[in-house]
Amino acid sequence: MLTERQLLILKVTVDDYIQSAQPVGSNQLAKKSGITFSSATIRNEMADLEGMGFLEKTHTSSGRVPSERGYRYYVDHLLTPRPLPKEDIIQLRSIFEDKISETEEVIKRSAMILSELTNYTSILLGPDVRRHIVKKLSIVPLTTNSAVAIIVTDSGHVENRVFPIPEGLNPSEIEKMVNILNERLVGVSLNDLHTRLEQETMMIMKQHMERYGELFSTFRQAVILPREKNVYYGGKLNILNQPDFHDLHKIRSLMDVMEESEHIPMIIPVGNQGLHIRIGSENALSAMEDCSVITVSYDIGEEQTGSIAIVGPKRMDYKRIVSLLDTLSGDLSKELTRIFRN
Amino acid sequence: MLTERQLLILKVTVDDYIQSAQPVGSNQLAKKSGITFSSATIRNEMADLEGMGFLEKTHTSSGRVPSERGYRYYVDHLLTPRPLPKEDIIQLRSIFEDKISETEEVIKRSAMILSELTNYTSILLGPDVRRHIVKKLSIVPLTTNSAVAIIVTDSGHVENRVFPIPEGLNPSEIEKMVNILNERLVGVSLNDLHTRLEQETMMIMKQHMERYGELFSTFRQAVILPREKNVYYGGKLNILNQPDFHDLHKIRSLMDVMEESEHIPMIIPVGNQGLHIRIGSENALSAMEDCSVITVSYDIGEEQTGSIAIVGPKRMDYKRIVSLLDTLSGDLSKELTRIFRN
DNA sequence: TGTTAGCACTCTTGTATGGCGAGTGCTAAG
DNA sequence: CTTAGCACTCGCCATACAAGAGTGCTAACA
Repeated sequence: MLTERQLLILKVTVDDYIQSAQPVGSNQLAKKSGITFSSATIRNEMADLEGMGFLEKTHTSSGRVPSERGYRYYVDHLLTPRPLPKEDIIQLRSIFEDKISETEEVIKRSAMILSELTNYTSILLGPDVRRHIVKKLSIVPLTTNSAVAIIVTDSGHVENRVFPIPEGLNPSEIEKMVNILNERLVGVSLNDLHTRLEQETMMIMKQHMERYGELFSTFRQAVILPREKNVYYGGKLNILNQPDFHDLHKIRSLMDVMEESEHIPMIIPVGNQGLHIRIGSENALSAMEDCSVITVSYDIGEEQTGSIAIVGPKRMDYKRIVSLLDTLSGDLSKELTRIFRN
Repeated sequence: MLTERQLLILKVTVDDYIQSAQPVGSNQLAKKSGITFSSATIRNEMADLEGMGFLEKTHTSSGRVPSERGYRYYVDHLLTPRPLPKEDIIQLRSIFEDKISETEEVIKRSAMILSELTNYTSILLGPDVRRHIVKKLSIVPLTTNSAVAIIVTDSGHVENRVFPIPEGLNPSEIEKMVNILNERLVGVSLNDLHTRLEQETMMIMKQHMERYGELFSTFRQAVILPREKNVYYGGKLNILNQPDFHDLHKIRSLMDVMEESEHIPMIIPVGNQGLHIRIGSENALSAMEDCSVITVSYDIGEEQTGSIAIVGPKRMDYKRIVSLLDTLSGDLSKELTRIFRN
């Protein structure tokens, strides 16, 4: 459908625009290496490409800018991922250099390095905490009527929350309760914990141990939801560096959307394996219609997965980001699986 | 030094500018209620006020704008704190309405509500975690060579970190160690924990229990620093709402500075009791030379303190913010002391 | 028939110009 | 001491104009 020459022109146009953020004109393009024909020819071809919807003009006599369709075609057919430059690899590897033994810490660092490397915003999703398995439960009394509930999972994740305890439960009773809790709930996933606690409470109540039932019940209230959302950001402010974003209003709504954890599933569709690129209005959120988002998944062991996302302007350096994410996804999978298995 | 009329004019000028963000002219001012003299008189007085450095002009024939000195005089002498409107009080009280029993949670909420109420950015400092007292230590083994260290403090704060454990320590040995740790370290402040651990390690080593010494030592490594910085933000993006900030560059460096936890002590001088207002270049950080910062301290019990700060433009609604912070500081002190004492 | 040089045309950008309005400072009268 | 009046100063805005970059079209060329 597109001739060789049109492909070349489209590719060079997109590349140039990604690099310069300026509409690219025919004369400018003609000077590029690899172009053996004149600016007039380019003008003709560009007119065709515009007719087909791959390019756009900002006004009648301006240079051309890729349309969303143009970007889409570019990433689908013209993207030739080149190997990462050495510096980038070194930087990426630096994430793992001081053998951190905590999943969360590694992910945090990845978010940071990634945003530094790209100058875009990175969003990383850790593995789904709700699937982690309870390793140990404990209750530490603080005063006569409050205690802190602690849940340690197999991944080393610790959930904790302060909760009120029924009047007059003495320490030895609490200890007994903790033993019962551990006996019955170790091995259960955080996801199932709530319903299992409910069942256990019923059981306890049936055995006429009302005081304990109350403890169970408040304990249950306390552990309903994991507190932290398991989302890590890097370079939240990098949007401000992009010349593409100058409208304070748009910037604000974009930043708003990204911080709001409810929106995260709209930005990073969960369960999406592999690498995905969403350009402009392909994004679910209208606040992101001027952005492109590249996401990739990574694995922890056989079961768990996480996601990495880069949010930048449509005029994003797709080639570079794709290579970076490919590499990081692999490295992260390897490292986190190692930590997970130990 | 200043006549009654000059005081009045200064006050009304600042009030008007705070409200409108527009330079205020003599005619405009003459129309205000409370002004019984003509615009010409106002012009004369304003010229004097400008001469004394309380007002400034943006250009030769513009209205006047308060200078930093003008703001300073305004907050020092002309601020008549009025009682908070009912809606504000209701909103503030909503922070405490569902009896949260965790200090951190209350502070987080305060930061949020405060930023919503003011449309500025709020920064809250929690009590110094390092002064909290160890209530319980535990070590939960995850695999054969890693475990998670957990420290619960008297405030219900939980620190946790995964750390490697020496080869071949079996669970019963670890349990024994945890008992020793608890025997010797409960009651110590987090601040002293590190040095105390060092001493204990020496002790253990002297008794030729090398394997345990190694455990102690890695445990010590793990607990050197409290992980979280105990700083909570509300409305980080509210800066973008202020008409005073339009320069993306300045916005960026301001946001950068606020996020960087090293800079926090420069924004909120620690140990400052009571309410303080820092206007423009009175701030230690040059990135904040266009901002005013109002800080106030609050108490938790007799010993511990925290701080609240509001960062906004110099053209800040000082009257309102001062009242809000006064009230919140009191409420927060009461509530957190209650939680602390239980 | 595909390619290219040439040219008229369009549109943005930057600069100069003038009128309008808001505000000031000064003067002179009350 | 206060104030009305007035000339003056700027910023703001619209208009105008030239320069520059880029396009589309046409006609010539290989």
